[in-house]
Amino acid sequence: MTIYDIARIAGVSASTVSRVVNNKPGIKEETRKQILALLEQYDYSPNETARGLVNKASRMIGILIEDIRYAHHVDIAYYIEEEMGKHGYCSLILNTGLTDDKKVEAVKVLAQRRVDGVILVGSTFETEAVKRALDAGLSAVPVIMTNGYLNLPNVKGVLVDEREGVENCVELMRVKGHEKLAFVRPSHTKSSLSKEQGFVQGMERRGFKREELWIYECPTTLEDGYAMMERILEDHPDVEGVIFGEDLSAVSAIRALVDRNIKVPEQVAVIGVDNSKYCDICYPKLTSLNNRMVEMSLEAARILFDSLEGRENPDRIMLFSRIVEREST
Amino acid sequence: MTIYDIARIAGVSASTVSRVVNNKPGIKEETRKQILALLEQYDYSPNETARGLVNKASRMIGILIEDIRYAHHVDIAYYIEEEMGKHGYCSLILNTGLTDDKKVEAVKVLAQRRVDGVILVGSTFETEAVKRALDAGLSAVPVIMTNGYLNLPNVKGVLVDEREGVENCVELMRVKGHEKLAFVRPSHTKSSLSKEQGFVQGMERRGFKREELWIYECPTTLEDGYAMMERILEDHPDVEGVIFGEDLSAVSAIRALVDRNIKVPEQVAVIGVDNSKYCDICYPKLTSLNNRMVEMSLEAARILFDSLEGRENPDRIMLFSRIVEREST
DNA sequence: TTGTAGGCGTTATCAC
DNA sequence: GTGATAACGCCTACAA
Repeated sequence: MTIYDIARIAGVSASTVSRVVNNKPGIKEETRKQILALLEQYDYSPNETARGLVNKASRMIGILIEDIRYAHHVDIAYYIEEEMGKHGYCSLILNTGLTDDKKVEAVKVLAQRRVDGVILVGSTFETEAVKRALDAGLSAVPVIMTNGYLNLPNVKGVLVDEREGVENCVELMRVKGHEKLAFVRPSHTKSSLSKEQGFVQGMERRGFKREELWIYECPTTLEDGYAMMERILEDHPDVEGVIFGEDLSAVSAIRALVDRNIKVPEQVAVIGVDNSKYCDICYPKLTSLNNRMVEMSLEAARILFDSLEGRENPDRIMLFSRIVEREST
Repeated sequence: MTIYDIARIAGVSASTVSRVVNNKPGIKEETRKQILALLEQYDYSPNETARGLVNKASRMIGILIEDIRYAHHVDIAYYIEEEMGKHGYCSLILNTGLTDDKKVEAVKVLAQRRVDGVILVGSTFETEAVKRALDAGLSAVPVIMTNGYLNLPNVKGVLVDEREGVENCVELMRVKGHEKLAFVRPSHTKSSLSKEQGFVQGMERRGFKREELWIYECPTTLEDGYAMMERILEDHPDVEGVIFGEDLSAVSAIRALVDRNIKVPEQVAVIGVDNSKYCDICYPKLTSLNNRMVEMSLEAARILFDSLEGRENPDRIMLFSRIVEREST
């Protein structure tokens, strides 16, 4: 059922039908009524593909995510999808995995689909390869990155000061009487490095030397988190607190401690980052740095929509993290 | 950059360029080389929108989900997106919420976007309103429903025998020495009712009368799960086991028990359904009915792709659930 | 107030 | 091997 079909049935031209469909003025009320009725009767549904072609706008945005199964990622995708949906935009969500190859591939897919805008979730997209791909294929549409930034004219970033946040975690540990701390970095992304920097600066301020800090790296899985905690206990039986760069390995580390009858937080305190749902599920509940994922998503969606509508916004927006204290500190 | 632009530069016609782009035969090797080079040089990216218009295929599928933030839903979306992505399909993921209005609205959006196929995640879409909307707007494309079914010619279902699964949970409780059981239903969906039926039949087989069974209903949140457990303890201080229709409220219920110094599983055993990530995070770890979400997703994607390619498949496929025992039983 | 014609970027069908 | 030409479904000047 196309506007031509409806036009033929109504005995008018296709443009008249088009005008009615799009609520354009300058149509006799009687004609409008009649066509509206036919539209209804035949369940007419405008072909967005055809519209996209002529309007040069797909009314779709692309959301690139490393792996949507991570609790904080899915929240971001959810809020962005919902927010953009309100404005009539559909979201093409692509899981890119962590290699540059697949990220570049995903950018190309979005380019072919002619999305009107893009949101890159997380500083994992802050790489040269992604930058080049964006420059080549998506330089004409607004791109918003959460928790990171790329120096390209059409890219804006919504950032969180995780460095300062982790530094505050170190301070919280001190206040609670935990001196000897370890830090576990989840990966090598920009965000991860900021967190590590926060740890280093916090510890240096407390008189520790950079070289003697206990810093580890551990993939974001329950198994690895558990093993990580075992390893730390082995390396440093006198450890009094551990700060993890994300929640999942942290909750698993708590379990490792509980299994060894080490009291949390009395003997060893634990802090995570992301303030995800996991924090309330583990036992004891995990204190975590709220890096404002929800607000960041909503901001990203807002800025993207602003750009789509031609409104201006600063290149970077900074949000500030806050510690949510629970039972593990 | 369109094929016309490339054609002009190369001094050939647009059809020749089109043939090269689509790897069609019957092009002189030399011409092909030359055009390939230009395509590369100018970063040509075919406009999928235009292709969709002429091919009458968007190469997009729609995934309808009540709320992707639920751990088991996001897994499903992830696997379907990945699987269909391998075949060149993009996924339009829409969160519909639980009202019929918004579900119907989402179906219309997918219809307008002319998706080539649809996956409905969960029996929450097994309603008359959704059925009518599909019939009106998406009767020409394959629709696969996970964990449910709609009697429409273009709809296929991938189902899990949750009724039997929950009945087995009752049996497991018996084996472990837990007699007095309560059941908590998460909602009024078809799936929920099947689970309840499993509970009822399992208990009847053990000699309990239907009227005296302890059956409750509770929304899927941590807060409600905690309160639910408190309520059950109040109503039935002698309860020995609780089966929850999903994991999230179950893990929270475990915490309620731990907080009251009630030993899990010795005094009260707990079983959930979904076998989600939460099971391994709470303490003690939650025994849960694996309702095969991952396999179901992959099956759904496979069947959808088969339909898209014109291959036949049975209207319904049944998978069988299995209990994954952890520490709460 | 309505209709005609052209074009959006592709692909497919003929012809040459 | 290659090139016109006509769709695909819609929108929008411009004309009437």
